[in-house]
Amino acid sequence: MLSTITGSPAAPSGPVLEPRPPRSLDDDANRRASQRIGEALQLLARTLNPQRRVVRAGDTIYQSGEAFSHLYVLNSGICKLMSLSADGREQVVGLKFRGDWLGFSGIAKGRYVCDAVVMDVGEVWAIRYDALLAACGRHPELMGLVHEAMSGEILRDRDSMMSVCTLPADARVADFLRDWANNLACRGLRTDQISLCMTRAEIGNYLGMTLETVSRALSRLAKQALICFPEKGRRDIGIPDVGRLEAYVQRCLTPVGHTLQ
Amino acid sequence: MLSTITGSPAAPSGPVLEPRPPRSLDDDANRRASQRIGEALQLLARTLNPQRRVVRAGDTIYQSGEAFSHLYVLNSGICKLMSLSADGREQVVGLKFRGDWLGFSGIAKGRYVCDAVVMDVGEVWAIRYDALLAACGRHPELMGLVHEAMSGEILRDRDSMMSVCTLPADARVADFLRDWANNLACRGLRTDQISLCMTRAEIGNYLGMTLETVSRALSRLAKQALICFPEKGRRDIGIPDVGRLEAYVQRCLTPVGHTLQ
DNA sequence: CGATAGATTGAGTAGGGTCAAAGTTTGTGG
DNA sequence: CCACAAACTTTGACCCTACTCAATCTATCG
Repeated sequence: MLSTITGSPAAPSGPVLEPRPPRSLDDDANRRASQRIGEALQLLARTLNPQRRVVRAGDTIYQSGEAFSHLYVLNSGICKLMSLSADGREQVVGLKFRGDWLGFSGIAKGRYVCDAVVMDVGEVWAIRYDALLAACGRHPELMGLVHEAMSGEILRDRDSMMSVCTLPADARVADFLRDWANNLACRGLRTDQISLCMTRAEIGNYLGMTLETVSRALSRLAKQALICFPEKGRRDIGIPDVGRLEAYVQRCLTPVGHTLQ
Repeated sequence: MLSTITGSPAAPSGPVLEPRPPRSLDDDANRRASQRIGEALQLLARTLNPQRRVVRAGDTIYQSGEAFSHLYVLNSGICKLMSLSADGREQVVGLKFRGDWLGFSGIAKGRYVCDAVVMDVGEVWAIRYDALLAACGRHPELMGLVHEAMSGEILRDRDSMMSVCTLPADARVADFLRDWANNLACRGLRTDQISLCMTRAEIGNYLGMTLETVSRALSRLAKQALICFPEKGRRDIGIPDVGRLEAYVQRCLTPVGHTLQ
């Protein structure tokens, strides 16, 4: 029973056998996305026999400056990419989830140019880059996968850029939460209660604002009931309705009409 | 006479035959970079026989939403990437110069996700993506080239992100000019006088600030003699010393100590 | 030589940064 | 298991940077 039933007028009055909450198109898309990620991981496992390693919060997968040799794929867990420029600036420039690749930015320079730091326990697969190149020659679908992953990373970076450049602080935080929830949803995980495993300082650094502003933004979003905090602790965040968060972000744009010229 | 002469103490007193201004390590690096770009283009021309097209300011190379089929490489000219989100926000998300690839972000989605608009006359090479994949199988060095280009794009996007997130407006504009000059230098072009071929509005949009702020920042930089305007018109910008611009950007960081925590 | 797109500059304002003081968690060692 | 310390979070007050609105000036192109 996958197709949506377009409201038969004479619905049964008792809520007991109420059909499950509308399985939306999004749910379908998410399920497909999740499946694709699983298949991609299987393809990697099959063709490359990657070296698996269990990692826990705080572990470093690679560090800026090290000679580039491997790409990594997250089989599970969450990871942040920290870029530190020559002059000492430090910034979280990316967040990675199951199925995401790590280390692409090292290819061009022959060295890793950021630190990949684990934020939540998981398993990471190491893939020798030279072996990958060789395998790509034999398996065109593998090359497609790699290109798609790199292309996707470029896409996501641009979305971040857009968010940072065009959204006010509150909306940026809302968009961040929406994006995180979205990432979970695409991997078949529930999104009504997410645990960020990042400090306010890290979030702020990622979004280009101070930790105080993040804290205030979260408080304001909570006041509007767009998010809510569980009784104990404020690290976990409840998102009653991702759609409303999305709508909020939209609303922040309409007044300003942020087109060029 | 390419190697640098390490100051013989008894230098001739007359300035007439003064050895040319010190050819720095940077110059060397730039020459190598320029050569690499040339060689990459030759490799492409040799292995892929790309379709060449002369383009002029305002031309569109591809548009958001079109089915993805080709990648493009700029043989000359300058090009901007305009991303427009579903909700109508529009942003310049990238600038491309000779040797740069266009269209990577379309691979993941099967459609182009931004507009590529020419800003300065040049020649663009169109490369069918399927032909490229096939050729990559036959020519490993070609695959290396493509990966390097994608990796480089990821790198540059992150640098932009960093600049937007950690620099105040004036420094961001300075950094933008530095980057532009650097792009020219890497291609063997002179950098003391650059012509931006972008309006203040476009620059501001790219840097995440208003056109007024760009204008004011340029005026302030000019007041400090970090840049200068030629007598007629303010579209061209003179950069007497890129190093001083770079130093200025640095100075903006020291007071704040922008590390995490 | 007007018309129009673009650039500059000023005045006023507000969003977000800085600094500071509590309040909460979390973790560690007795 | 409790107590204390360290790390993290929240909230307030103040201020500054960059945005908005507006007027003026400059280039460019019919």
